[in-house]
Amino acid sequence: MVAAATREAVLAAVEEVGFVPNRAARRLVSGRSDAIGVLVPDITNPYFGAMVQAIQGDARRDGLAVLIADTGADPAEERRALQALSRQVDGLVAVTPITDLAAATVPVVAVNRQLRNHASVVVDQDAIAHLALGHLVDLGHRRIAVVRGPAAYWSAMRRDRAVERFAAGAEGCRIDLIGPAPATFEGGRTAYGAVDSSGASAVVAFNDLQATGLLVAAGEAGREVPSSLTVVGSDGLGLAAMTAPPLTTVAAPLEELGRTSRQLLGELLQDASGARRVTLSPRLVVRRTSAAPVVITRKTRHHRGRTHHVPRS
Amino acid sequence: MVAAATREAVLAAVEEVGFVPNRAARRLVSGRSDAIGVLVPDITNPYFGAMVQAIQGDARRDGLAVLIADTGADPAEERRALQALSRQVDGLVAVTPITDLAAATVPVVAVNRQLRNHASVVVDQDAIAHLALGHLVDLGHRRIAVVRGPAAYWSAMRRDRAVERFAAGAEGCRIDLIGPAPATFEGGRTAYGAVDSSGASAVVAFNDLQATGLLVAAGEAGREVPSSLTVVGSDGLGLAAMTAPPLTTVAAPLEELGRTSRQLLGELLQDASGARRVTLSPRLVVRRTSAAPVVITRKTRHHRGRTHHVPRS
DNA sequence: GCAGCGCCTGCAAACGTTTGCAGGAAGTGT
DNA sequence: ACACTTCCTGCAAACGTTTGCAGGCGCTGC
Repeated sequence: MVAAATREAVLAAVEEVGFVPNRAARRLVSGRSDAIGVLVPDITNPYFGAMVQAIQGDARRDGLAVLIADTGADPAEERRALQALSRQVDGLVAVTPITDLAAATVPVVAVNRQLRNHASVVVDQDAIAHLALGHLVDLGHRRIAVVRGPAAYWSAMRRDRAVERFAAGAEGCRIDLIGPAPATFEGGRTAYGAVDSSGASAVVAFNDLQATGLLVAAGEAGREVPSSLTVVGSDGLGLAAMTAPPLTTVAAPLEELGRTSRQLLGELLQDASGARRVTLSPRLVVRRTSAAPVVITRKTRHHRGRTHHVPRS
Repeated sequence: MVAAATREAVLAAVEEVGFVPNRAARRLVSGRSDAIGVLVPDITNPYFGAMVQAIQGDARRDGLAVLIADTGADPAEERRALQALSRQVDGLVAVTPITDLAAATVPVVAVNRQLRNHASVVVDQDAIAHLALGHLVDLGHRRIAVVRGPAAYWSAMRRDRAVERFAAGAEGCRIDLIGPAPATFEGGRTAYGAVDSSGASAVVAFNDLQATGLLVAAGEAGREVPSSLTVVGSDGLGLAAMTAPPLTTVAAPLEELGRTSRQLLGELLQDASGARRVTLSPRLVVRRTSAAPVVITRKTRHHRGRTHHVPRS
């Protein structure tokens, strides 16, 4: 609402004097903080690290500060953090799988779970299940174990449902559900026993951490991957490329997940009514832990023929 | 400066009405923000994740908000972030290995490097070198490769010096310096070639990520760990326990590193003159990637006797 | 009864913005 | 020359604290 020439002059003067607006004063009168918060259960986990990275990169570009709270997955702590953050930010992104978000007094975007009255960004669990199981079936596997994630996770619940649907439609193919097991290395490691005794030739883990645990446990048990057991993870962490052999996994679009949640939060701050839900698609990354099952009879050899078309990374 | 009874009454009233002081107003007049910033090059790296976790846990307990900036190790971005954060926080912790901290206008605590006029918390690089190399010598290794970290890192520079000193004092023991190599999985992986051709029976990596790369590269080259090559890492990340075989490493006191830097920053905010420097001690964690070297001659067999006393985790 | 002390109340200034409004100066069209 | 528009200046209120000071009330000790 000023003439262009004046604007230039003002800007030049600002530059010359080195004027920087005082954020506290601005906040006081405007009521906004120009900050957003990110709630995570464990920042040490690269999954959440990637999330924070994407969110803060975008936010800082827009002049938003990013406050972080690592709750250690402790419900009491989460509640406290939620309330504390609510007073310091304009809105927040909750990447915590089981937090009660009702305590928040600012707009919240939930990542990887859908709740009533909340914006959310999730990875398509159906697609994860189909990508992983489809890959295994294509390779010729007919006895597949699936390790379930923690029952309280929205994503685990959805994944289980997707797996069950897939199982119902896959003739001549037996799928055993194992667990639930914690979404950790140890969770995968201890789940190996059940996987082994299930007689499966391939196993789909709930995430990459679990898959790594399964890999290590299989190694310790003397079972070779992928020749004797195929392992497929999910998440697409950098870690997955560092295992031996490197892990076949269904990669979540981590970067996009972060950016989208940041963007949804932005929309929410402008217009609280538009609590959108978006679903992002995962991508199968075939590395070296997946292969056709060991050939035992002529019949199974028949199936192997189908695998020849499968691309290997 | 009020009577105890009055204080109680006031507190009760505060509770009843649900009064919460407005941070913006408080900041405006007090000039403090009750916030600290953490600068990291890559939050996806669990080393920095652990740092952030420890810092923010402590800080939030004291009512301090924690702002985070992930700079992607880009100098321009680091400069920008440093200036932006300076205006929003009372002080910051810089866990970035090569940032120019001069642009900061608030007190800064540097982690893992020492600078003039800056408080710092570092891990004793001398101890890391001695712990790792001493362990290998005790096991009987006489040809040891050490992969150097990036030349611009203070910690790498110190580590190199410590290694050289150790080498000078270790008779009958040859130590080859490899690199510098990036402090990453890929860095370790590509360094393997040089390690192999150096003829060493053991290698000390600059950090756990590098060590993991070495482990994988060795596996791909058909060289068994630890029977044919001993690998020792450094950092003590959770990742180190997830490798196959689990990694012997010199663990940094990550939690303590974070807490101490937080505390030093606190002291600095009270009294800017006391820019303390503290050095923390690492700890050798022996797992399964270290063993006595392969016996080739009677002479080397003689050395093996010394290893029997070495505790294995 | 009075000085002195401990505690409290009440008031006002200051922090650095945003926002809105009143007024004025210059330029445009008739 | 007059009304009108466009752009600008200047002033003042408001945001919710902190900080400091002046004054008052009641109690204690002499």
